[in-house]
Amino acid sequence: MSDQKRLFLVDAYALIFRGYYAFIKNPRINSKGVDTSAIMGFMNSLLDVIKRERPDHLAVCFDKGGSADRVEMFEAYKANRDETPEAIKIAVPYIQDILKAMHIPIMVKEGFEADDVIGTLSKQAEKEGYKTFMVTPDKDFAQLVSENIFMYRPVFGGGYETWGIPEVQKKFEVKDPLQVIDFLGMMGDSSDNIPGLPGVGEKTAKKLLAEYGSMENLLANTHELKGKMKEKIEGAKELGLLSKKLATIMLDVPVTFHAKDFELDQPNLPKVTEIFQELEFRQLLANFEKTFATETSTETTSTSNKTEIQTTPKETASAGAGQFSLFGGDISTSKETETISEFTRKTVETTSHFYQSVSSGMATKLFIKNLMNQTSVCFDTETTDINPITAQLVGIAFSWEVGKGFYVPFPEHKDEAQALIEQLRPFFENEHIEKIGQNLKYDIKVLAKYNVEVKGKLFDTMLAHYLINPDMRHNMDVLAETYLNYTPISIEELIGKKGKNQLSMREVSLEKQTEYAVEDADVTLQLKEHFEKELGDANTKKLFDDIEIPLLRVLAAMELEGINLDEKFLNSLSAQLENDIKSLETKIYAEAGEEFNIASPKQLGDILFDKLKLVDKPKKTKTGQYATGEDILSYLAKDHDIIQHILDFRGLSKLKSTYVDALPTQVEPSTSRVHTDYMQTVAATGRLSSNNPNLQNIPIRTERGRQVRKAFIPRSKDYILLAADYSQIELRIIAALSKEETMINAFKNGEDIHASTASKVFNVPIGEITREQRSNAKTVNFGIIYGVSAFGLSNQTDLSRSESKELIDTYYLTYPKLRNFINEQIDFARENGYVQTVLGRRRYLNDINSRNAVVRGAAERNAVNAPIQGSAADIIKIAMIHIYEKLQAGNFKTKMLLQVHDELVFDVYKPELETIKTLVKTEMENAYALEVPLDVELGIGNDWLEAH
DNA sequence: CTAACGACATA
DNA sequence: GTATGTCGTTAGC
Repeated sequence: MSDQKRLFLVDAYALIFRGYYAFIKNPRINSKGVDTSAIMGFMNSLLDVIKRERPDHLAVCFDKGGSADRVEMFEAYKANRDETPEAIKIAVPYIQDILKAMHIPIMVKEGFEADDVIGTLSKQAEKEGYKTFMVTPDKDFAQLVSENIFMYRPVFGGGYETWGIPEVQKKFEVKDPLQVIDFLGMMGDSSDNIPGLPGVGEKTAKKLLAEYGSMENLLANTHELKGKMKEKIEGAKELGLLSKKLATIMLDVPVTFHAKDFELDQPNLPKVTEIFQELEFRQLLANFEKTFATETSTETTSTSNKTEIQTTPKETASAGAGQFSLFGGDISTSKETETISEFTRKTVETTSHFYQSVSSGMATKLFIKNLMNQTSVCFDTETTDINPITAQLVGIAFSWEVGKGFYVPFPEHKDEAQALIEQLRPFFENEHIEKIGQNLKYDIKVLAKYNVEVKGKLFDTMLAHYLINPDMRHNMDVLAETYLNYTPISIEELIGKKGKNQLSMREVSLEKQTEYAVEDADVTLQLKEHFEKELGDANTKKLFDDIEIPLLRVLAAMELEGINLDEKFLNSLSAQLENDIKSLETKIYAEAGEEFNIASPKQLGDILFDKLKLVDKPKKTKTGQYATGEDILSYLAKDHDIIQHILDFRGLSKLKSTYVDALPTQVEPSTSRVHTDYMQTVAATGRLSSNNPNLQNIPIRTERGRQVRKAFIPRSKDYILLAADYSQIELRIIAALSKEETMINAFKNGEDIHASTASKVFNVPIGEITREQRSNAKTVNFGIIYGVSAFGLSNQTDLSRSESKELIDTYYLTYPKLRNFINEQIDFARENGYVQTVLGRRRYLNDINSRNAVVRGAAERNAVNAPIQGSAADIIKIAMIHIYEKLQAGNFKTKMLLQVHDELVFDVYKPELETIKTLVKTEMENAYALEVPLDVELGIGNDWLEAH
């Protein structure tokens, strides 16, 4: 490596955005509800760079006020960028504070972009003999690369690549990095809204550049081009020059490179610590300390330094005969043994614990005796499989005191395992011992397969956290890290990455099983203590005890029950679909004049819009492809036969692959039924979700799709399916919550609500409403639930924007209290930071006070929708619990099988039919008393379609 | 092999 | 305009 001094210039926004989107699927929300994804992402990158490269000099560059010059040149410049997400806006001041505390210079110049600042500084530094590395993923910077200026690009999945002259030459197929400007000018850049030359994409730009060398030369020689391209480019010479200017990074920003100021210094650690603690960046802080400690100090305790840490007695032991006293007596565990920095996350290695396996017959007896004396115990099953129906028990861990626990391994032999579980049965079936667990539904299902029922009070930490913070994830590792500052042993550490060589839990040594399993039980127990209090603070203890916990057993039962599927019928349906798809395929190929993959939106877009040119100015997706969504294509359907064929093709393919062909593969061989998995903790509004397979989105709208429902059948000839639907439950809820008498009365009188709305809004007698009027009224009614806008409404109907606005205005005149209700919800959210359902289920809305109108608007729609959707979810959950209890108490053969948000499906034993119909209707309609009656429609049939 | 994306199924 | 889950294709590891 050269001894030349090295300067790193960081493109702040590029890394902030990148960090933000890296967490987009799973945003980092801290306990105060702040989305810290962007800050976290940026700091990770920055530390990473420092750790890897140990720069001598470093600065971070920000944009300020956008580029005045570029906007002057081209008013659309960067105009159609999406609004900056709230998490990024709040990130910037935090990041700047951290940088200040780290003594890292922040470079900003009003009216200039970071690109320009970085460009100017790198050129200055180059003159002073520095090697400069521009830390950014943005390709535009390639134009600045020289012998002493490099791009330092984060690459996906970790790591960095350095682009010098050779890399740029290869990537862009240019001789000189400066030609990157011409390249970008020609092909344009949709994210920066650089228009580029029409009809020129990446491929053509490279070709033209190879031939002409520059934009100017190309434009001077357009006579050599031919065909359409010639016309297009000749007509866009000015646009070409403008595009090149827009793509050029400025090198004359009034900033100066002072080497001394840019030297990388030791940070102000207390200050950084303070900010990180506020943000709850525990791991990052540890990482930070390590990054800056290793070069100056050897005193810092490192987690890898095990000899130092293991001053703690490690007491994973095995209980043979002679150690019985351990079970009853007190084990003194020293609390003062944590030698590590308070900011490093604790692990099983660094925390005093007493985890013991219980194998011998005598030990087991004594252990159980002690177990039965407890009033509250956390347990966790370890199995061979994530599918509880096929899973075999490998062991069960128990813990009732923090830091302590026992592990009972299970023999592989079926009868022996059953014999062991029989010994434990009195514990599980004891009504007076509280059972604590993380995702108890799983454990309950596993134990049910051994014929063991889990009775008594339950506390599920996953459910608890779902109520405390529904927008976060709820897996145990995350919870332990967030609330206990503790990193549990990862399952991957134990059994390896999934795929090829993954072990089964049974292949893991008993010591490791014990450590892992008991740790889980121990951690879960500690989480419970944490969450119990928080449930009280959020006023959701009742929701937890009366709804979610009882529902857990109901769902477990429904999932274990499964539903019968007519596979033969689906197979014949599949053959028919295959036929129809084939013939559509033939037609489409003929109409397109070539064969291509119709299922590829990319290829399809090229055929439709490049080859057939069905539209003058096709819409593009955010990734630059032609948009070929249903909404776009259906506009074109009446003009071109191929479009309808494509839509039909797509519809049938989806049907076949997702339902007709997939469902039979999901039939569980041991039961010959399909068992969906209801997720109780994913939907932020309180709804359930269903997967493997998803039985909540079985088609119903189209004739063809509806056929799939014929495949869901009763368990036998003695049974019949009953479908019970809440009619218009969400509208009834909004009517009741808003106390809008006009709407309440319409429901009380049993009117068709959409017709009734149409009659009032359009001022026509109810008998004279046109189909269209009713349909528009229906759209507005639904729109209200989602938080209407005139824009959205006109997209959904044939109405123009102004007609839509008028309709919405009249609607609010008809139902004035609805508007009040909406405003009240938004006001409540602004004041309290959350909205809630009839049962007090909360949804936190961090963006409700955002200065950004788009972001705030989204939060406002959530503020309206969440209480409605969530209250409906609350109500059907109550009904499910009541119905389940009655079915149990009455010893009915009838089983509840499915829940589809406002519908319940039952497998009814025919002799019980009349009783069940009354029971179900009564329980559903009276689950929760509103000022509006709830109405349930019943349908019966020999398949799910017929039952509707 | 995995992840992102576009498309599309439901309430 | 709300809330989800799954499929095939494609790009990148």
